[in-house]
Amino acid sequence: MGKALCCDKQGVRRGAWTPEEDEALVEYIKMNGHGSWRTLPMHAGLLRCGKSCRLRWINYLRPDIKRGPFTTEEESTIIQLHGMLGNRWATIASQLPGRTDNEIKNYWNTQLKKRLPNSGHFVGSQQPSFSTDHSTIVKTESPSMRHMVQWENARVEAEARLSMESSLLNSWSTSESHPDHFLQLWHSEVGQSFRAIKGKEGGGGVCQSLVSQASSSKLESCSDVSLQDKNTGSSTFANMKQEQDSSYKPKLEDGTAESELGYYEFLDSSDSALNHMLDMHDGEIGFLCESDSFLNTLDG
DNA sequence: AATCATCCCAACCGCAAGCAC
DNA sequence: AGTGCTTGCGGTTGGGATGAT
Repeated sequence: MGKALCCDKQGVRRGAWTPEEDEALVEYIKMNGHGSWRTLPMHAGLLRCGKSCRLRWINYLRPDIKRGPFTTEEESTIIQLHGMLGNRWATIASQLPGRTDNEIKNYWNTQLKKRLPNSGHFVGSQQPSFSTDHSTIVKTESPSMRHMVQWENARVEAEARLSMESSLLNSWSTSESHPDHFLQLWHSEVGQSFRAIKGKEGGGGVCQSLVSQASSSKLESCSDVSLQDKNTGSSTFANMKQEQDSSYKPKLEDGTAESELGYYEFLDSSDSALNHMLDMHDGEIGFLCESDSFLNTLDG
């Protein structure tokens, strides 16, 4: 892997941007797009490295940047997402139109963190609702948030199971025999439950949409989680949860066992799937939270 | 008014993933 | 498969703004 060294050059300006530089950058991007950030400064007549230009554009000059204080809703979203995702500022920012990861990160570090004692863990009513007990997860504010929490809950449970069974499953290769993990999910019992739910509703477009999107290349690197027990073919979330309750504790960032706060560190391999879920519109997975049968499925 | 402390945020740095060759 | 380049991300820092003494 290469390392960006663009700022090592001599004669490259650093520090605060001047209005003239801002103007030059905006004008150039308006006319030509940013293209290669590496070559942009030269073409735009800026004595800056491409990295600096990119940062300036993304964090400050982009026309769709939202300025001003964070709203209560935004704040709530940040708190909830941070509870689920940790310091994944870019992912959190993707759920807050007009806000940048840098801005959110700063806001968290300067405002929210100090309001939430115990190093970012939540207290009282601000405690994130993500929990290993799905009976609590529906208390989140917005439907989309509930969907995300439910999905994440299911995923962590699956990861818990996988971690426990990993030593037994070395005989099969997840990546080669099942390159598309969403298809695995689709063919699992949970997927069958989804189909059953949608079947009852007379629909199918949503599910198909889910599959077609999930089959895209972006999801090929998603978590190695399999929701289907390949050995028995009879795994359910219920027994997954039983096993999890008895022996599995997710880890905190410092490696200690997780408390009931549900502050998880997620595996990088799950990013694609998670991001995909976060990008879904409410309606696309709305049937999950509206449906008691889905929760029943989780319960077994 | 001067000095010091703290806050806040724009910008930088290093790392890693993705991609092309 | 190996290498180098580009881009994106998260952590950290520098310095201006503001408040306290």
